[in-house]
Amino acid sequence: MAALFWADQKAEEITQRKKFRYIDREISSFEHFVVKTSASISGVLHIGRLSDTIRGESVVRALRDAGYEAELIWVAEDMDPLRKIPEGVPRELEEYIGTPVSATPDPWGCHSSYAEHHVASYFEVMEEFIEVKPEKYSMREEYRRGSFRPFIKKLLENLELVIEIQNKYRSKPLEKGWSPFTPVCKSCGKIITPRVERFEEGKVYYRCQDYAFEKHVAKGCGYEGIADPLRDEGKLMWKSEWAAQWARWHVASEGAGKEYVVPGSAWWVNAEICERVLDFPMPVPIFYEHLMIDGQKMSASLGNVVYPHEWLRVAPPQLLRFLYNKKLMKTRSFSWRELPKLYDEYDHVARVYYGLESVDNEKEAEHLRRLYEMSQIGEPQPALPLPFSHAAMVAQLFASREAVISSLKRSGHYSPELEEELLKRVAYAKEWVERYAPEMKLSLLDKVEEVKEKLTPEQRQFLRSLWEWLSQDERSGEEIQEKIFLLAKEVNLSAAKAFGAVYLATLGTARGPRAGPFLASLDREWLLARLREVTRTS
RNA sequence: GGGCCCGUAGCUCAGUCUGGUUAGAGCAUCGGCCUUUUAAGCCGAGAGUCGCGGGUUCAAAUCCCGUCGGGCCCGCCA
Repeated sequence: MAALFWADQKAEEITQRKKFRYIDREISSFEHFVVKTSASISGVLHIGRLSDTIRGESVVRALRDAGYEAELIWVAEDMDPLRKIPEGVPRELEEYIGTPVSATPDPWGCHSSYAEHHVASYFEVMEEFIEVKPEKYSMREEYRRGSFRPFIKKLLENLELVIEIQNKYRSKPLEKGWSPFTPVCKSCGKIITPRVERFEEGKVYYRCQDYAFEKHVAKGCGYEGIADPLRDEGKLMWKSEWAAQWARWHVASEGAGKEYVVPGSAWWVNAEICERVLDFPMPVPIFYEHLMIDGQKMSASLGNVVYPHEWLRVAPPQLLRFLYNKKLMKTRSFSWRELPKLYDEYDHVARVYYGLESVDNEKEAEHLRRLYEMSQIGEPQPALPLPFSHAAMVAQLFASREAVISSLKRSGHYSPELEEELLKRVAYAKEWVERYAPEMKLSLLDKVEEVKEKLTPEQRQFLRSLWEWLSQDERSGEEIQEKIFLLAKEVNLSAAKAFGAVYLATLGTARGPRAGPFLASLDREWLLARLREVTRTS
């Protein structure tokens, strides 16, 4: 049967394809498959950036599960220039705009460069979300070691073809003297400012000039120089470098945002260069949709950026994998408010995985089981019999570990072998309510008018008796709990209606936490006043 | 100009690639049960022109063509 899960389908495509796309040639068989994921090091890692890595890693796992040798590689694009000063980064760095991030100093002083600083924390976080650990590379190191030299040589030897391919996708042809190699200024060290004036006899002649980014201007120093592309004096341009990376690492597949699907995008220009100039078949693209936050793009200016450490405060990494692995080409919108829904869905899929719940459509069930498997890191997580929303309530009512456990036992959400997992979920839920769901906080109702009308005469009578009994003496939670049943019986009210009256009068809701302990935890004066007020007949 | 995704119950979606029993789930709603697990659990109900129009087929949410609506992206920076 053909694969149902997207990553398995990709694996099939990767291993079964036969021909190059742009030239009429057979693809010689790969002995092992490399999936690449990379990141520019301009700023801090947010969960959107994990998408590429998680999805690439899923494909590696799918390839391995299909019996092939596969590995994940992660490349730091640390030869790229610093383009802007991200939030939280000292402004003094502004003078380094246009300098490769690997040559920009670490403003915090703890690493050898700005790039090193971010790469270090990047790994730490990234590896919490993946099972297959990637081999790591740095473009700075690659150029230094000369790994790209053969490819640069080939590109320059076939310069006319490279230009022809690029021009196919341009309305304005490249200027004469253009080169796919862009030098680092020998004088000031910037990479964005050297403007190539001509490419002659294998050398790039440049002059260092101002370069305007969207918001910043990288100051050029005016230096005029000559760079040798075959020495470590610069880097390839984006359209050529990507192709060279594919050929250098024998990349069989790589993730890319859906903006690259568009014909003529950098992906396809590189793909054609890769095949026609570098004789290497273009990788199978893993185009994916981007994650949206509350239906909007994640961006610093909107202030909705979600960082991994924030995610990990309220949910395990498996849940983010789950979100990303559900579907490849469908926009996923995440919202803190709807986190419980994501948990519910995850729990449902877990139950299907463990055979605790069935799904009519067997194809769908199989898909869900695979999805669950792919969302895991190491040992699959057990299916937890505790809905997140319930965990959120328990988390607010009970502070101590023992109190939480005994509440879970009472409500039937407990299982001794899952104790640690359950407590972890309660802890996640507590953080979630605190930070993202203030409306979920148990809050007492201020105004009683509309609530009074909803109460039946029997319910009022019941509340009156409860008030009388409570006002006689201090009562414990369990005493109250028992008394409610007795009083309800006296006025011939069902237990459900009696409890309903209690919640309506205090919270304004139809339901609430276990009534006895809840009422006992309230301010006694407030409670007595409230009960008297709602039962007053006037 | 071009490309991608989505449109299925009040809401969020699954099912579409690989066509096949009366189209599913969760949540929400409504009803019932519970004298001690009352934001829980159990039982049940209502609720859908599968965006619209054509075509292919014994059979279409599913394939093909067209069309409308919503979202996102590319136009030569990386």
